[in-house]
Amino acid sequence: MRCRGHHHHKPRPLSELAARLRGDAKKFTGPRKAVLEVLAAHPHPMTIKDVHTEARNECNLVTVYRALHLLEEMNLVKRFDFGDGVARFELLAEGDDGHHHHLICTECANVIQIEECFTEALEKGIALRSGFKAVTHKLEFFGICPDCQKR
Amino acid sequence: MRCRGHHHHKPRPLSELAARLRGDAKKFTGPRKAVLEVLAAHPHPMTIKDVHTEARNECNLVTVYRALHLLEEMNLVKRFDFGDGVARFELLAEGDDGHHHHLICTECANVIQIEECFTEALEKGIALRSGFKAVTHKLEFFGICPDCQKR
DNA sequence: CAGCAGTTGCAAATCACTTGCATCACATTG
DNA sequence: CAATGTGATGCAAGTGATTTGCAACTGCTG
Repeated sequence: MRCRGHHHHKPRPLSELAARLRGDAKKFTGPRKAVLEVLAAHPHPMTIKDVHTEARNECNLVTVYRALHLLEEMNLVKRFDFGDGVARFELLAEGDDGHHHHLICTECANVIQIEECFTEALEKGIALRSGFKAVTHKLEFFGICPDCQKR
Repeated sequence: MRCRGHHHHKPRPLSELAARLRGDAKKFTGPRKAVLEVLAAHPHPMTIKDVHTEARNECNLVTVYRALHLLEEMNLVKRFDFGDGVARFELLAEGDDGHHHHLICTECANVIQIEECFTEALEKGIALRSGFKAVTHKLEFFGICPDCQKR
C-alpha cells in the first residue's frame, strides 16, 4: 500500500505527544510510545493490525486498541472508515483536524490522499435546510488504480 | 426513526419483484416475500435486525442476511454504510440506482434522505488526476437533529 | 523510593456476519 | 395434481474485528 499526497502541517514531536499524554492524569507508557512511533513512521491510514505488526514486541493487540481509542479521544489521531469493516487511523499533525478524504483502489487497497474538500459549503446548506446542527460528513472515493487496470 | 425526503421513482410492484426473482433459476419463497414486504413498507435504510424484527415469524435471521445479499446482487436493494459497523438496506424503486446520501442524527439515529448529489463531477476530476478508473464514492452527513438540540 | 491510580496482558465475551449441513419447499414436469 | 430435483431454509458452529473482566504491573507524584 502506497500513499501519495502532501501534508501541510508540521508533524508533532514525540516529546509534545508525551506531554499531552501525561496531562489528564494519563501515563506516557512504553506501549503508547510504540504506537505513536509506528503511526509517525507511516503517514497512511493504518489498521490496528498494521500497527500491532510493527510494534509486536512492545505492545499487545488489545493495548493497541486501547491506545488508539485514547489517542482518538485526545484528538491526536483520526479514525477513517473505508467501509470494509476495519478501522484505520492516522496520526494528526499539529493544527490539522484531519479532515481530508481518500481514493482507495478496490483491487489492491492502494490509498491516495485527496486534498480537496468540497463539501464544506454544502454542510452549511444542509444544516440550514434540515435544521440540523454540527453537521459533518464522511466521504471516501473508490476506484481501480492504474496498476490494477493493467492486470 | 423518521425519514423525510422524496422518492422520484415509482415503487416496483411485488409481482414484478417476484418475477425478477423467479428468473435466474431463483425461487420466490415465503421468507424472501416477507423481506421484500418489510422493505417496501419502510422507505428507510433498514438494518438486518430491523428487517428480522418485522418479519420474525416468517424468516430466520440468517435467511434475512442471505435474502438481502441476493437482492443486493440483483440490484433490487442498495446497501448503505453509516459507519457504525451495521449494514443498512433500502429497496430500490424502478429506474432508481439508489445513488443518494443521508443526514443522520448522531444522537437519535433519525435519518433524512438528501437528494442532491454534488460529487459526480468531482469523481471525473479525481479520476483524471489520479489515473483511477470506475471512480465512485461513499458520502454520508452527520449532525444533531432539531429534536435532539432541545434535549 | 513508596504507594496508588492508571495500564497492561491474557482469556473470555460480544457483535455483525458467514458457512456447513441436513431438511424442506418452490416450480416444473408427467 | 402428485412426483422430483434443485435451490432455499434453519440450526449450530465458525469468523474476524473489537471490547471487557480481572489480576498483575508500572509510570508518576509526594
